Amino acid sequence: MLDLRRIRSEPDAVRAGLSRRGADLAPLDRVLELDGSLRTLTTERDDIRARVNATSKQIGELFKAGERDEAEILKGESKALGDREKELAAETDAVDAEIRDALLRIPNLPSPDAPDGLSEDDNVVLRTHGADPSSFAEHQRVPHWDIGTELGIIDGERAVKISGSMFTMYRGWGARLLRAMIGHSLDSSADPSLGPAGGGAWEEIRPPTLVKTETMIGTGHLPKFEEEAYHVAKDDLWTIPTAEVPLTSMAAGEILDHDDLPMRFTAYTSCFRREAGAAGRDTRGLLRSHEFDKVELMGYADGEEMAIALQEEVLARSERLLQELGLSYRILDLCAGDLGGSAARTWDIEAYAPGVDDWLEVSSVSWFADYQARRADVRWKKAGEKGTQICHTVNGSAMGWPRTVAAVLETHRQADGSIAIPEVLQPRLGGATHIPAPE
RNA sequence: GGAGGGAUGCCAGAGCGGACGAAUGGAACGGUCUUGAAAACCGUCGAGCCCCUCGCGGGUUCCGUGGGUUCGAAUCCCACUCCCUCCGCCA
Repeated sequence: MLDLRRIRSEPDAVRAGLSRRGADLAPLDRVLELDGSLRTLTTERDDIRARVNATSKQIGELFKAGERDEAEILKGESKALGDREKELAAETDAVDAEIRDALLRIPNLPSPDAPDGLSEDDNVVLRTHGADPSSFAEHQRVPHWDIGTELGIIDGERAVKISGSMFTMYRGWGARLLRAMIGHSLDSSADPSLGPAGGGAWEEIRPPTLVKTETMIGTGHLPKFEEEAYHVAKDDLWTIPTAEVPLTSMAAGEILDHDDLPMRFTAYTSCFRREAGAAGRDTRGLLRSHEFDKVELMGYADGEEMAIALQEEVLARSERLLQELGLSYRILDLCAGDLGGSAARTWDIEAYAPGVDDWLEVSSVSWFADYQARRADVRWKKAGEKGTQICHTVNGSAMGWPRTVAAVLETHRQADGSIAIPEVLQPRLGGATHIPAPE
């Protein structure tokens, strides 16, 4: 949510920012239109309220002094004022609700640093790392779903039998490989020495995966993406589409101590997506499923400078992971028009998967400025100082794992059909160096 | 699932129709004292919104949430949520 005062004081700048991402400007105009009348109404109501309060106090004193008649007269006056106040309150509440509703539908302002452009074609490749896509050998050009079947480590058919299309099942080495990657990622996040200089340790969290409606609203996943989430009707709970949801809401409604910032959290969870708009797309293999594993990094900061440092820290950690896994990847700077509604700046990481010959989005690292924190009401305060400020939030995947598994299987497939296990994962797999070739 | 009890400021905890934005204690912060520290003492010490003659003003809202009663609600009534205790069930 944008700051109403900013919209009021610099409407043109806000309009220009929203235009950069091609956003609908109608809600903004509506807010500007209603804001003036809201303030008039509020002032008038507060004024009447003040008179009621003063009169009531007087009535109390008169009763004590035994001047009942005087008191009765004032009672009548106060009652009339009270009725007027009720009318004004109803009006004010209605206008206020409408402003809030419009405000929730205005996306975040893109960072001035986000590249211009309105579609994904305008995203900028910041850098590419690792082997060139054209340099992969013939034995690496096998899609991971074929590898998975060949080695018996991915069992799509059984997953479909149990849960339907777009569900995945890992078996044996596949399940162990996945678990090793998750474990490695969580453990390395806890180690400051594995991040960039000036960074810190990320506290591991294991949050609930079912959350309340208001928790989903906090991050901006509701009401806009209602179709994307699974809803448990009986208890009115939602399955989380990403750990960003519970992590960002951890401090909802709280005032954080400035000394504790930045706060860094990491969590591994299942993520659930109905993929309502993508039915029938990427249904093979691991590219898109209703339930998948992801490790997330999420941080709270006191403002832009600290937040961007965190964002860079997340990116650096994600890159390091991909390097350790021996994958080729590239970093995209999303253009203003391709940013998610809550984000001010986003860097996507795409890993190259030679078997499907495509760049797979495995991570998305975003800075939200104070947009989410204002929605979820997360503030900070310096001890001993007056006033509070809205936090900034940052989050990024330290990998969406299914696509990373796909890229690892395809990249590390050997001529004999075995899969070379990246060195960092070997200790977690009993020291094994390969997933054995099919017999 | 059944039966009780509870929700107040950073924390603990009083208040149970008018003088309450809220006693008291602790924490924190500033100061006095001290070579320094502790102790003691003094002071400060929640947040949101609005207004203006922009002053270290004024008004207003907030005592779990939402309604209601009343001239007036932290205090009374209703609903909801959450927490605790006991019983039941249970990985």
